[in-house]
Amino acid sequence: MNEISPKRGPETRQHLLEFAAQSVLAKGFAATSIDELIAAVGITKSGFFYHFKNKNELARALLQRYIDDEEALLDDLFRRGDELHEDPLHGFLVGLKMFAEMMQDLPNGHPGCLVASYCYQENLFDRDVRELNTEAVLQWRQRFRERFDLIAERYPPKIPVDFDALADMVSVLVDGGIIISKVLRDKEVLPKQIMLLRDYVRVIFLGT
Amino acid sequence: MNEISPKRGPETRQHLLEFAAQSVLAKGFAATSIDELIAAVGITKSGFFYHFKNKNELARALLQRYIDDEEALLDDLFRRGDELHEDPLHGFLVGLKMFAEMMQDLPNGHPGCLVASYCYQENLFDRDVRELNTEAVLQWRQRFRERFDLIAERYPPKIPVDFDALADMVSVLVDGGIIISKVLRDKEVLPKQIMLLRDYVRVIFLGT
DNA sequence: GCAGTAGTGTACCATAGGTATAGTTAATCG
DNA sequence: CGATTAACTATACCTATGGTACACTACTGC
Repeated sequence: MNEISPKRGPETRQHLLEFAAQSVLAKGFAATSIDELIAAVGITKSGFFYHFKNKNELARALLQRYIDDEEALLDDLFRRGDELHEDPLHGFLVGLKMFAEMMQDLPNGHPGCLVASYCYQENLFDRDVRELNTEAVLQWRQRFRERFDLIAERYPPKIPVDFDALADMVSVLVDGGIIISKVLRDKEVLPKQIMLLRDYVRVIFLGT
Repeated sequence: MNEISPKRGPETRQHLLEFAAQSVLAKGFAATSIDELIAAVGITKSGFFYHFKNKNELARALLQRYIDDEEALLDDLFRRGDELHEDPLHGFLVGLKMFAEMMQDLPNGHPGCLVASYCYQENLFDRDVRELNTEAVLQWRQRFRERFDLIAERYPPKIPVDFDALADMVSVLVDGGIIISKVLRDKEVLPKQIMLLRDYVRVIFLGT
């Protein structure tokens, strides 16, 4: 009657993380109970504490997984954009378009951003989790900042722009777009915002 | 030893709401305990349930208060902008600038948006609270949509733009900007995003 | 002196997070 | 083959918290 096997460890952990992520995005971290997680995955409370020494460790693992996934996604996206264009501007514009299409093709819209979720519950977490969150946003800033610097070498901006602010605008539009999409239950909002950003970037570097 | 007086009712309620808003924005609604609220305000649990028949009623009152405050703020802001300019475009640009300045002058940055907070904990709330949230966002859309229609009568856009999406962009940038500001603990992010939006609006209707 | 407002006091219950400890099963490695 | 390790189960227990219910009270204005 017991189906455990040493091989299934990482698999169980993954299930826990998946289910926890869903629950956290739906009702927040505090309201996500260990009991419901273990019920969903089919293990006992002891099993849970075998995988995570406490709830904060779960929070940490959740966030780390989310950040890694998003980073891989963006890497892939803009690498593919650049493969289609020598030019850093047009490669970026293609990447943004693919990003918008990807967001549009999500069947139920974007499930939510853990960084944003944690941000509105920051007092629940240890310092290290909060710092992880901060670093994630700074990485996005750096990624896009570098891209805009590269673009500006070839295309001097037609409008004076603070590139750090413009780089942050990507994170801002994604996080804000997810929220407005969710609240309106309209999955088109997020991709439309990304396309607006794309138009803005184009007009900054190419003019009207 | 008892200092209660019938006059202090609304005052106590306001204190509860204020403290609850702070706490909800810091750790989420579920983790905001009634016990801490009554401890902060100095009443008993029964006293709390005299003011709010349950926790969901508190959520509702909090959100309603937040929405009303924000609406009044925007009304005032753009009315003042329009007083300085006959022109709907330049009045709006002035309003946006004042908005950015106002956000910059907040000593500790924006405390957070309840709509966004609730959005990431929606399963905790009744249908009516969620609908209140949706309506709030739709009101912002309508407000700015109307403004852009008005502007477009005099200034045909130099770039093709979906005005509903552009109207949503205000909410998106504010909510996203608050999040990135909070996560980076940099209160400049939000005002800078508003100024970026301002530049965008200008370039759309006036060109580079 | 009575109604209404703004509470207090007490009792109660289910659930949650967390700790501790001992035992079990199945694969793996030497 | 035997020992070790990974991945759990079982049981028990503790404290805090959210939330509900209901009876009672003190002050205030009319």
